[in-house]
Amino acid sequence: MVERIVTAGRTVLARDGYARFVTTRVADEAGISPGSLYQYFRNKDELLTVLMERYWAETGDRVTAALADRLTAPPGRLVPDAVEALLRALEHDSQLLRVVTEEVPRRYSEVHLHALRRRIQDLGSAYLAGRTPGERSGSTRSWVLVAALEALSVRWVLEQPGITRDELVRELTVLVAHYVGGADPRESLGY
Amino acid sequence: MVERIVTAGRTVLARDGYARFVTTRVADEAGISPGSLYQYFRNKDELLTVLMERYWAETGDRVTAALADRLTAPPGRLVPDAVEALLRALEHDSQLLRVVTEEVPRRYSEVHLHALRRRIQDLGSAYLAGRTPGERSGSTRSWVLVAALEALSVRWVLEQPGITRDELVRELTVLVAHYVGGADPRESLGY
Amino acid sequence: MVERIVTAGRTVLARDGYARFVTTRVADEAGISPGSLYQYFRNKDELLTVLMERYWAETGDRVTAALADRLTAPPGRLVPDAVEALLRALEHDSQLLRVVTEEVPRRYSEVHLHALRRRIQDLGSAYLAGRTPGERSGSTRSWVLVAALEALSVRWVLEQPGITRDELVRELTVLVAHYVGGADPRESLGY
Amino acid sequence: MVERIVTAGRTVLARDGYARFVTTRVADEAGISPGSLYQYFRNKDELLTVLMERYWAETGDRVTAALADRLTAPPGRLVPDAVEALLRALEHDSQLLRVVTEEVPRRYSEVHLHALRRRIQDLGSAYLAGRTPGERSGSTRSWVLVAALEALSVRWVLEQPGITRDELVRELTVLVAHYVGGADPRESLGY
DNA sequence: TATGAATGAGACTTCATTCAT
DNA sequence: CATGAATGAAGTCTCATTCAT
Repeated sequence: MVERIVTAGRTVLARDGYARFVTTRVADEAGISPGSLYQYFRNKDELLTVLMERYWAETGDRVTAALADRLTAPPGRLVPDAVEALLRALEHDSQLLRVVTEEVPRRYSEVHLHALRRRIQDLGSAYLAGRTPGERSGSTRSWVLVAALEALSVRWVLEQPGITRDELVRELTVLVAHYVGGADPRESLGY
Repeated sequence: MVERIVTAGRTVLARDGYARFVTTRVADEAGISPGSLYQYFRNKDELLTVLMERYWAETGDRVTAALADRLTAPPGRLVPDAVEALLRALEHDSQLLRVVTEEVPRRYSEVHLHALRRRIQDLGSAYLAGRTPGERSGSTRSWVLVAALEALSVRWVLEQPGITRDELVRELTVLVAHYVGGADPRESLGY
Repeated sequence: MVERIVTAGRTVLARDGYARFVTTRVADEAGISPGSLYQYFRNKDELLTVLMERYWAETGDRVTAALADRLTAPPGRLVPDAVEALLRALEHDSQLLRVVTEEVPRRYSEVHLHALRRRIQDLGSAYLAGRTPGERSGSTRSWVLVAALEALSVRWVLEQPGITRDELVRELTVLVAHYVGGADPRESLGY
Repeated sequence: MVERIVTAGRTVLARDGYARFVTTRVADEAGISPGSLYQYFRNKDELLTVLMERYWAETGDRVTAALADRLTAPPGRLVPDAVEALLRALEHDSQLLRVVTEEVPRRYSEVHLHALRRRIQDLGSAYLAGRTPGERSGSTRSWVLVAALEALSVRWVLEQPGITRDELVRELTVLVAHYVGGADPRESLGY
């Protein structure tokens, strides 16, 4: 039941936007009465909190899952594969992504975004570890990399500028590779 | 008087957030009656529109102004100087930056953001022009660069992760320099 | 509940006039909260629309019903009976009649008035049909007759000039009879 | 100055309707400031009162004046001439007539309408006096006649049903003549 | 006198939340 | 548990009126 309500909430949020994310509408969408909603959630805030929790958990899982599929790929493909995975996860419900990132107050995403970033950062750390002895602080580098990948991926999904998916993947790979090591980017591209 | 109201609006927005950006509160803050507000703005939407217009114009001007101060610096300092300027502009009112980027519906910023990005992009193009014959599409590269600089700067200002300002500037310079040309990053750093 | 609200609205309208026909007052009168009103009507306009619909439907029905009671009367009584019926219908709530005809914007009555006039006109046509071959255009004559009967009846109800009901009925009958045919008015009076 | 304001008020009333007959709009139209308005009228109510006073005085004068032009006409033309005069007076500003009769609360017109009716009634009485020994109460008859003429004229002007002006005049003349005396209507038509 | 900015009461409407059934 | 009608605080906006200049 909680499930049903959260799903309805997600539908409303994605379809109608945060300003019309209204309890009655969610109840309607869930096929229940507004009163019932309050038997599963203390208030609207709690519903939104749970909803966002799910959204980010799912999104994180999608990234992870997509990556798992490629674990056997040659190590040089790590970056492009990660980007691909990230894009795919974000694209899964881009309407919702837009509302979540642009309208829902950030505090509902904060914790989850941190967690997601850490997950991705861990992948990155592993990648970096075996690579450059790096004079620059590792944590700063990861922060920069993860933030850049995240921001660019989200922007690309939401704005669909005149850039193909492959182009984007290639560019981000170059960005990462050059930034990290100055090594030949072609290597990172898995050629 | 328009000034007074816009200022009050800005205060409320920065201090109380978008959800409490309410006409009566703005009027209170401006020390006027709710009715007076409507002698200067057709409705709340217009007030917000003007407010955002000002905010982004100011922010853009700050970037430009900060850069103008450094025009005489050696060309290799362009990137770090631009980043510095951007950071300074964003930092000027980080409370407001947070609300503007995270809570106010995106449509109020859209036009202005595009304009600001173009300004920055133009700087970038000039930089790139004299530098790499670049095999990769220039427009894609600019998009990536500007999006990355913007996103990372905003995030740094809002989250204040454990990274010093200098460190950030240095990292972003490296990011840009390596991405653009693979040239020696030290050059871009102005050493 | 719609019933309760419409009734309250009618009371307010009749008692306080159109200028004070205000949502909170109607809600008060109905013994509900202002919010409840909006669970049954999209907005104030819809409430008024429904209210007027009811008012004119009722008024029309009253005319019809009153006439039906007299169907067995001699044909010569048609006109006085119709006038009687009309008066009785209008008198039923003369306070409301006043507000409806004098204050409520005409557009809320327009459609219903047309319908009511047609009903009355049909009676008239039947009456005229079996009577005079009439050289004058029938439609003009009906327009004149119906408009005159309506206007005079309404005025009499609202102003209560020093004229008795019987007097009025007699005069209107004469007016109609003479206008229509020039025949002996006594006939129409059912003597 | 009072003149100027009243004229502006009339313009606004006719053009925008009673609901938008608003002090600031009237002041605008008069080319003065809202404050000034209150130097000539205690409040909005007084302005409207004066405005209506003027409107009805003028309308009455128009009827009278139009009739005066025809005093030399043969006596049998009295009724059609009176109707013509009435129509002309009402038509002079039918926009305003509509608002005055349909939207402005009746109490602003009441006194003036009574006076106007009396004027017309006086004409009628004179007409009737020299004509029928009338078994029916003269005052009742006048009331009926005047009310009918007024109502039909107003309705015709406002609704412009498919009836020509000449037709209307003819019909009303017939109505009056037959009602009053049963005399040959052609006589009243002035043939 | 004229101004017109300022006022603030009050109208319409929405929506998170409750509670009797 | 479920319901859904009822609530009422709160938000946006209008407009008759005032008052310092």
